[in-house]
Amino acid sequence: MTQNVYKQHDHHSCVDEALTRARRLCEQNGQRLTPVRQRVLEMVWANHKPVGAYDLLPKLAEEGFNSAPPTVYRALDFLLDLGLIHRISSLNAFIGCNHPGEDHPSCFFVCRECGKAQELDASLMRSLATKAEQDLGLKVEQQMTELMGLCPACQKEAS
Amino acid sequence: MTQNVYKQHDHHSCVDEALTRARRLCEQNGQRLTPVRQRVLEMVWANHKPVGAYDLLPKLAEEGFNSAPPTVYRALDFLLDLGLIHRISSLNAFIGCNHPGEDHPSCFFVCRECGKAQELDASLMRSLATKAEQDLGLKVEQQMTELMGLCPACQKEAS
DNA sequence: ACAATTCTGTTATATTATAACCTAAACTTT
DNA sequence: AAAGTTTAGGTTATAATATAACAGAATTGT
Repeated sequence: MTQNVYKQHDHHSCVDEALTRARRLCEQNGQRLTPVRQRVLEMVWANHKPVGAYDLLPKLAEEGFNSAPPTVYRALDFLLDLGLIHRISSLNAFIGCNHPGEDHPSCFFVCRECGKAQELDASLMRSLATKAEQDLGLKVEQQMTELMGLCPACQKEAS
Repeated sequence: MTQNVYKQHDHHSCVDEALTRARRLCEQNGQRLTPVRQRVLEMVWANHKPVGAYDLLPKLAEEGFNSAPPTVYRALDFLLDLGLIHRISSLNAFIGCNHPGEDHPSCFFVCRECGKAQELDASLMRSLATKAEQDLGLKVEQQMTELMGLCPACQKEAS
């Protein structure tokens, strides 16, 4: 079951599991999880907030990695291709995927206060795609949904 | 009823209606549909393809308008605020809205071949938001969905 | 007519992303 | 292990998208 990022959880194991999944997925696909790629993935998973490409550059630099834009974009593109991360278009930012490997629509809620993003169940998205295909004869290949608003904690603070 | 942009239609009346709705909406809200704003809206409606801000600049220049980025972004922001256009985040582009005034999620299909975008019925989006609010206690304030794929005509050409 | 507000002009710059070309590392075949 | 092939990374430059900040003009309200 997809966890709730707005509740307390063992975040260390969160990241661990993401890395384990990543390693397995790379192996299955004959891809290499190189040091830059792995560190970028870990950084994306640092908290549950979508992270911008240019936020990663200085962090990579600190660790002695090369830090020009192409480095980070290549790593991000690699992770996107494998489905290990999603891109949040409305924020120009990237977030870890909870169930890579399974082909699925990108569907997130982002809290406008704390910035944390929760991946949502995408079954309604699939229905939407099916409906569009049936009603209008479209062929849907990709889809993304982004919701914005307040998470439970930030609603309380606002009141 | 929302029309189907992938079928032949009287596009002139398409634009006309959009302008009429815009004028009415501005009046209702005490806003001014100035020349730049109106031309930008017309240009966004020129065809059913999402248009980038920087595509508009030279067109405005041709017509003697000032053409620096802030000019077009201001007009676009104005139109967005009134709900007369939507932003397609995954394309950094803008498209006319079929039913401005009614507050509704942005929900589009974009054909990757011909580039035309069709606004879709957003009721399933609303269900998704409601579900997220009920299940996770979120407060959804905005939402957008973008589907990509092939429209009926472009599917035929591909075969 | 005056003040207040809204809109536009202008310059500069921030932010996000990619092109192009070259070097290095890793796999592959013998 | 050597040679060839593929894949990944380094580097420089630049493209594409978006906003800040401030001044001046037009419009609105009184």
